[in-house]
Amino acid sequence: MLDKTYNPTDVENKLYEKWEKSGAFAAHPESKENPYVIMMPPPNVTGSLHMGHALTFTLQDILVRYNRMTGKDTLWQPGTDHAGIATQMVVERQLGAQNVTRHDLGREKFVEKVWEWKEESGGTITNQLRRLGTSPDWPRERFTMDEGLSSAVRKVFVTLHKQGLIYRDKRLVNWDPKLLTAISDLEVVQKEVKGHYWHFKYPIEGREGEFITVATTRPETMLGDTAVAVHPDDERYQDLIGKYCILPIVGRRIRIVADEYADPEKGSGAVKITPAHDFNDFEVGKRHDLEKINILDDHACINDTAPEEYRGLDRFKVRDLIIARMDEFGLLEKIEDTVHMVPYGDRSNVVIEPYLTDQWFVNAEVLAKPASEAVEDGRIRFVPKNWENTYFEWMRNIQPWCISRQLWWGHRIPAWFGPDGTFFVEETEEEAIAAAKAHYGKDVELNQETDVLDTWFSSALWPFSTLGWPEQTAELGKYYPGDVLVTGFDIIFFWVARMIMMGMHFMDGQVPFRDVYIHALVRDENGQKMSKSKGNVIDPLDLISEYGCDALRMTLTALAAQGRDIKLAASRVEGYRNFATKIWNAARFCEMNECNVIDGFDPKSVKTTLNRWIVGKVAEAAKTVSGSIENYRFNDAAAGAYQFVWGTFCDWYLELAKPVFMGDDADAKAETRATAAWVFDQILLILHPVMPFITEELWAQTSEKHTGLLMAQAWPALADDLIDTGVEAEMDLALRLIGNIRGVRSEMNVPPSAEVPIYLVDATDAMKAAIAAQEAQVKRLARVAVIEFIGADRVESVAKGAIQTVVDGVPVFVSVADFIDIAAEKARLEKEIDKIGKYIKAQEGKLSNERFVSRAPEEIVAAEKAKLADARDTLTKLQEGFDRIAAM
RNA sequence: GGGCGUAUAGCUCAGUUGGUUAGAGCGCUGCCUUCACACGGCAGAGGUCACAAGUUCGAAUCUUGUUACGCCCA
Repeated sequence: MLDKTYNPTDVENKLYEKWEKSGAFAAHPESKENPYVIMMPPPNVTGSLHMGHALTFTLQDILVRYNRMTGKDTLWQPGTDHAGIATQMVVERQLGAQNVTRHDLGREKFVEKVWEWKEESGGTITNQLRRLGTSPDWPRERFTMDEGLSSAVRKVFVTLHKQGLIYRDKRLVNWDPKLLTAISDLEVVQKEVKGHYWHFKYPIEGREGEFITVATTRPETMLGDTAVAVHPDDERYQDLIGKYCILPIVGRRIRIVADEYADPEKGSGAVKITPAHDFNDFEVGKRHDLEKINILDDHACINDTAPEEYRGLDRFKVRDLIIARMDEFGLLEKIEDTVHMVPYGDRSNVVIEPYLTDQWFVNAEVLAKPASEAVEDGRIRFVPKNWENTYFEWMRNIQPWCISRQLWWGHRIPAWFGPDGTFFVEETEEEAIAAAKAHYGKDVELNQETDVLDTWFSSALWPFSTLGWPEQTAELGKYYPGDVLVTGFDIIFFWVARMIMMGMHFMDGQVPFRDVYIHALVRDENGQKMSKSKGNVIDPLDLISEYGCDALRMTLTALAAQGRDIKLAASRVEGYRNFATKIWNAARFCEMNECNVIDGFDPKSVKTTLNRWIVGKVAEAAKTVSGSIENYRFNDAAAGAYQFVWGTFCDWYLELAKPVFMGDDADAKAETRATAAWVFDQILLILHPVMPFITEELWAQTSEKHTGLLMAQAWPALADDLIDTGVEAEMDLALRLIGNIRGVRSEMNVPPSAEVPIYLVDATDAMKAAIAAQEAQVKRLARVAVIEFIGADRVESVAKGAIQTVVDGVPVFVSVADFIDIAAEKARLEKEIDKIGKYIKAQEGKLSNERFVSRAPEEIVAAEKAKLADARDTLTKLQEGFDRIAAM
């Protein structure tokens, strides 16, 4: 006997272990089945499971479990990425607690420490994924720093370099002065900050007492100014173009240039130019061949190019000193308040400096072209489609990708420098030595580049590096390209675009996946993004502990409608926990009524209307769910399954089956038991992708005939011929009749204990047959004593003490003599008459419109006419009932 | 400034090519401790589908504009 409620915590761990041990998650490269492949977006190795993970991995698991059940050879490739900056920070923080810096240890020892940390703590997220019930092929788990993946990285780097698509250049990059590394544009967050415009007067050379005024939000950069720019058409400055001014404090003679970058509308119309510390100024500098003076060191302190008094001081300290000194010189014209954008590092949260350094770049423009085309011509499909625009937008304006990072944790760039700075890019040191020897004609000392690669460089290779590339493995042949990439929109630039670029470049133009399903962001119930600082983070593991994993999964699935963010409230999870209990109790009911699974049960062969009906409904439900999953309409899949299980199977089928179980028609009883057991099995199958634990547990507990795991069973293949429209009509009629009687009883406050007789007037033969077939069920569910079919001649005799309702045009008298409340009944009928009257009016209007009749399709017109006739019929009957009551 | 998106019941949201008397869950009201389930059952209230104009026989659905809000990029 099953327990009274489902207890998720008891079963989840046990079942997960069983699944994992069984090997049911594994892909089978040797099999002949068609593959279904999802590359799991590798979570950050330092990460722990948050709601976004819970959503994305639930959806992926649904796709994977569903496709596995349909018989495909399914590979869900798991793994983590090494998260260069984040991981290095974690380990540095640990060392910091013991007052040790990474420099104390040295590079080699430090990297060893990171590996130690990874071995101990790196499994957190993958263990949490197990709690979510995910079913990836764990033995294939990969890490971006694995030897295999690292050799793929080296190969890609060297190849791209030899193709001229990776190059070394001195350019402005976003420099993080806290983490002491370059970061990519995407890792910079622009924040709106209240600041000031300081207006400085620069004296004009050779014109005593004349000045040109420039405004700046970053006064300290004036130490690196090498020009002042004005707009070429700006009449105020025509005579100054080509002249020089003297940079105060520094004393440098700098040119006044004409450049369209200067905006005459802004400030004074003149702008100071600091090519080494501003991206726009850098471009201006290139146009006018200006000197680039770098005034900062790695820590964003002022370096030795500046006057002595500022050297070694922090940039913001120097800002204050410069302002004070300018004021002292009488060169500070005014200070304006302003709001402007300031770049911050998304990891370090310090102000990022544009900084002139030697870095490695990928020429992304070349790689972006085929990657764009693949989406344009439909080889890759974004779902929902509108995300294509986001993708194109970025691809069209793509910038060189700075891939070098001044970190110790990551893939060290395979470039070796000779004594004169010439470098040799090779996959191994031996090859580099050989290349150097060929170049210099002798052995020289080589030093490997100290920089490592951006983490995204290695994750861009994920769709093929995990399959063994550059080796031509069986896996690579079978599982590339994958079927779908499932991820959030925030990662389209970081990762999706780069995987497409790298995949196509290294896999003979073959795309890495066919679909990109972009899901929503999970927000809190007020629509706020969850963040630690706001304190509105909901931990998925807490929800799992409280409500069970299946409840959480079902909630996320039901809310995962395309194109809309998910606002998550715990009350929703509670609701789906209740759903799990409902399923559990339905199983219990089946068990108590000896609904045993029958070998070789054929749903097509069932005889009773009730059983034929539910069999058809199962076929419909299975189709709804599979169709929805295949179209990434997860909310429809969840709603369809929920509606069927609760609204159809529990609310109707099981209730209607009760009189059969308690009756004495042995054949009907046996058939209904067998059918109920079969339907319940189908429910377990249909729900399994979304709610794997409870379904697997019930599979184990409900029948000894259930051998093997539910997760390894085949998805229901139910033909449409199980749907019998005649039976459906018959059942619908019975359900409508029950509904109407219940409505009457409820409005008249007839107590449930009172069983009442009902009379149907002039019912058609078909109707009589249908209701006779469902007699016991109608009696039970509507608490009816007897059902009698009468002719119109007997209406007067039954009408007294009865309430009338109309079902399909047939008057139904419900004898509620003792409970009748004439006023209430009049009100009830009036309301119904009013409602249907309004409808009739609207229909008449529609049908008397000649243009509707002549232009609308014939079948629509016919349908509308039929609806009007039905409504008129019902109105007449209700009116008769009302008149009768009024006469009492 | 450019782009994308959203406005439907008290709340959170469905509503796929225009043809419904606009749905669900939660919440709310009334009744019911009926032999699976009170994490339950039955019944019910609640919406001029943001606003305005247009296309159409017909608009929550298509077009344009207005308003409000959100996100991304500059």
